[in-house]
Amino acid sequence: MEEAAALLKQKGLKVTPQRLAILNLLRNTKEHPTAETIYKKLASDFPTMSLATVYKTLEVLKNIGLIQELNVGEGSFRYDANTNSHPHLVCLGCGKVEDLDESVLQNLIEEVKKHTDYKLVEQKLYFYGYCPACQKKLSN
Amino acid sequence: MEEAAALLKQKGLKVTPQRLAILNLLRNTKEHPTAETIYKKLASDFPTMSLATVYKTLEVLKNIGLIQELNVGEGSFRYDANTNSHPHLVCLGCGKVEDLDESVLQNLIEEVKKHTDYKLVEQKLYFYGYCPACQKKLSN
DNA sequence: CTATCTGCAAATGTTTTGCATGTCC
DNA sequence: GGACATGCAAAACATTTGCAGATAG
Repeated sequence: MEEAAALLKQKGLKVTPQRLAILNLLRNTKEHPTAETIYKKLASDFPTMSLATVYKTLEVLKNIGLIQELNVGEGSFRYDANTNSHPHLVCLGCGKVEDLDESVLQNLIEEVKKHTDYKLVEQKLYFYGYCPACQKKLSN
Repeated sequence: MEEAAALLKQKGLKVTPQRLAILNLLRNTKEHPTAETIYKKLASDFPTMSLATVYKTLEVLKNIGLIQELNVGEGSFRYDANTNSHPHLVCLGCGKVEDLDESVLQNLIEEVKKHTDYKLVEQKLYFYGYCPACQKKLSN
C-alpha cells in the first residue's frame, strides 16, 4: 500500500477517493494551488465534491504532515505537498510561486540563529520579485 | 509640522484625528497589533470610531509608506510602523512577534541572491520558535 | 465651499461548521 | 454495522464597499 494511504489508516482516518485525489494533485504540481483551484481542477473527475470537502481534506492532510499551508499574502491559502518549510519566491509580475533550495534554507537559518536567543522551530519565508520572463517584459 | 501630517497633505489626503491616533499608536508599540486590536485600544479615546475607519486608515497609511502590513499566518493582518521589510520572530508559546535586525536581513538577501535569477524587490520573513521565557516554561 | 473622511450597515470572499446521508473497512 | 466522510447550506470571520452626513483646509 502507498505510504499516504497507510498513514491515514494508522491515524484512524479513512482512505477516500477525494483524499487521494487532492493529495495526488498536490504531489503532481509545482503550482501551489488554492483550495478553490484544487476544487475546480478536480470538478471534472469529482463533479459532486463540495468545496467544504476540499477544505476538510486539506485540514486533515495538513494535520498528518502530508502537505503544508502557505500564506503568500493574497487573502487565501495555497497548499504544497513539499512539507519542508523551504523558502518561496513569488513573482510580482505573473504571480507564480517557486521554491528555493533546502540548502539555501540551512544557510538562512544559520544566519538567524547567530542573532537570536529563540529556539527556532520552523519558518515561513517569502521573497518577492520579478522572474526572468517578467523582467524581460518590463524592460520592453 | 510633523512629517506624517506633511506627507498626508502632500498626497492630497486629510490630516484627521483618527489617522494621527492610529499612526501614533503603531509608532508607540512593539506589539504589531491587528486592526481589531487597534480599534479596541482606541475605543476609549474615540468611542465613535468604526472598525471600517481603522481599516481604511491602515490602507491609506500603508499606501503612503508610513506603515507595513504583516501576515504572520493567523487569519488576520498585523500592522507595523517600522516599514523596513525586516524579518520577524514569532513565539509559538506566547504569540508575541519580535523584530530581527536590518543587518541580519541584508545577509539573508545576499544568500538568496546567490541562488536565483529573480530580481528581488522585497520579502516577508517569519521565523517561528520559542522565546527564552517560553523555553524556560516548557522545561519545567 | 468642496473634496475628502467618517461611521454605519450591507456586501464580499474565504474558510468553518452542523447535520443528514453516504461510504469505507 | 458502526465510525468516519461527504455534501449541502448556513454560519463565521476578516475585510471591503456604498453612501449620507460630517469635517478639514
